Amino acid sequence: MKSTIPDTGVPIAPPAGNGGDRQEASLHGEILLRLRDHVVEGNIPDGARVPERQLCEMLGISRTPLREALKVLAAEGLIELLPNRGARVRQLSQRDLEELFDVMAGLESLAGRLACEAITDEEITGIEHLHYEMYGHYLHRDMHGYFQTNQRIHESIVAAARNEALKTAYANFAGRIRRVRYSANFARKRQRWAEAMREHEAILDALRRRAGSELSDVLFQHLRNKRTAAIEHLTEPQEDAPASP
Amino acid sequence: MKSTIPDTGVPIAPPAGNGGDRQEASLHGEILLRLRDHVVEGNIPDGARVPERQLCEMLGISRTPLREALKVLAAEGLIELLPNRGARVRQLSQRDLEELFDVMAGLESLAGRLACEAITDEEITGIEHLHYEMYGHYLHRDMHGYFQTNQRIHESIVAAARNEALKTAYANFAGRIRRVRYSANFARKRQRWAEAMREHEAILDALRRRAGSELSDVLFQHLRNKRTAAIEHLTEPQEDAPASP
DNA sequence: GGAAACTATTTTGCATTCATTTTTTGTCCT
DNA sequence: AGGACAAAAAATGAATGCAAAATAGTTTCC
Repeated sequence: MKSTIPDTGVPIAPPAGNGGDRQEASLHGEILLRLRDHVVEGNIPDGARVPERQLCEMLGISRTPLREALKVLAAEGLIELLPNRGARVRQLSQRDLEELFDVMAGLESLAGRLACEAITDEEITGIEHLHYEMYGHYLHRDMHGYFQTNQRIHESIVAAARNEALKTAYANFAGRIRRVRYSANFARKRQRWAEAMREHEAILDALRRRAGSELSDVLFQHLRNKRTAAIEHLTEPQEDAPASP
Repeated sequence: MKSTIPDTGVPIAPPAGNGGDRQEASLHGEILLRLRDHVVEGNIPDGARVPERQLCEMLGISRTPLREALKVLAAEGLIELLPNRGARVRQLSQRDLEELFDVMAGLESLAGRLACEAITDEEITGIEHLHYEMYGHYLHRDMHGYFQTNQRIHESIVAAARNEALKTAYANFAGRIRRVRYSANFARKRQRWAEAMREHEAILDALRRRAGSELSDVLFQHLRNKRTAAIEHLTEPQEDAPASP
């Protein structure tokens, strides 16, 4: 084969008519956002080589702004840049994933601790509502809804921490393990689900009491358990995964 | 004034004969390391504009690799890139500092928790030795030695966490507040010193018992107190600062 | 027939060049 | 003299060009 990217036909986030709320004046910024999404959403196979020329054609730009974006993505850990050998989508080993999950756990743990210092009753009520919504998804076995609401809960906690630097770092790490996180939740182990729901109850409880240190512990454990589930799911994905085409 | 960088004569980290153990094949990588150090070490005034041309001359390269490095530094939060207006050293507001200190606190807190899972007796002994060394500096009022040993202790804890992703993130945030951290320690409030020493004793104690959750709390509080001291020092730096030349 | 070696093509890294935008300088008018 | 407008100078953003390295392809030799 000559090209190493199997052309999926995906145009790398079409101009989008600026449907999203984001706007970027400079070209390299625009490219950065598009490429990041493209990588995070898994449109490029793991470890696949990505010739600059091809990306340039796909994006309709020259190599200069593209290369700048690639450098940034490499710094973010999404891709890796081998000297004189181009960019590859970063392949995450099991160890890498464990580490990243742990850092996420630490960040959320921190978020919880900080949130307890500043969160309003209204915000807690909002999270409670999300919790009940998620419980509904749980009862209906709605994986997708459950996953999304779960994300929103965790994001709400991070938002309540009132710390932009934390939010940015959190978003960064979340992006790096996004694919795995999602697929991990598909491990429809009934037991883990029930466990996760109980943990979420404990999270809410600690949050209501503004028990920062305790919430920190509970959140860390929750994420640790999620990590274990995710890793298990990855090492033996065949047991209940749909037959791969 | 025509040039916005007051020429300090600092050649932006001379080739160094590769004195350090690091080596970077590519030019942009080399530039990135040099520029990062140059910024982190405070050789460029806060908020000063940094004309690309001037940096190119200083570094003896063309603009292309320089701009790539600048993009990465901007992503790291060390500088900010204003569209069509060049790069500026990122000015940190008090709020920014508070946030960054809190994230550092969270990361170290996480490091402590993880360290308890994997640290060896030998590593603990090593940290104990550093602790005694630091105590010596404390008794001799040796600020510089105290600061350095203190850094090494915290770095040892992070290293004991056995998590490269955490280590990288920690280094990143540490770089962003390096200047302030250092100057903050110069707040030679005798009382805070004594307090910090006591906190370090508690850290060691929890570490010896591998009490992860407890160590997490103690470390967070320790860093929180350091944050308070640093912010105080910045808002009223005149009280015991040496007369500025 | 297979492996090593040599050549050709592609790809990366960096410098240079071109087009805009911004900033500065100079001049004119009130 | 001071401010406003205009032109010049400089700086940024992106494209192109060129040398070096890597990959692919072909040939040669055992």
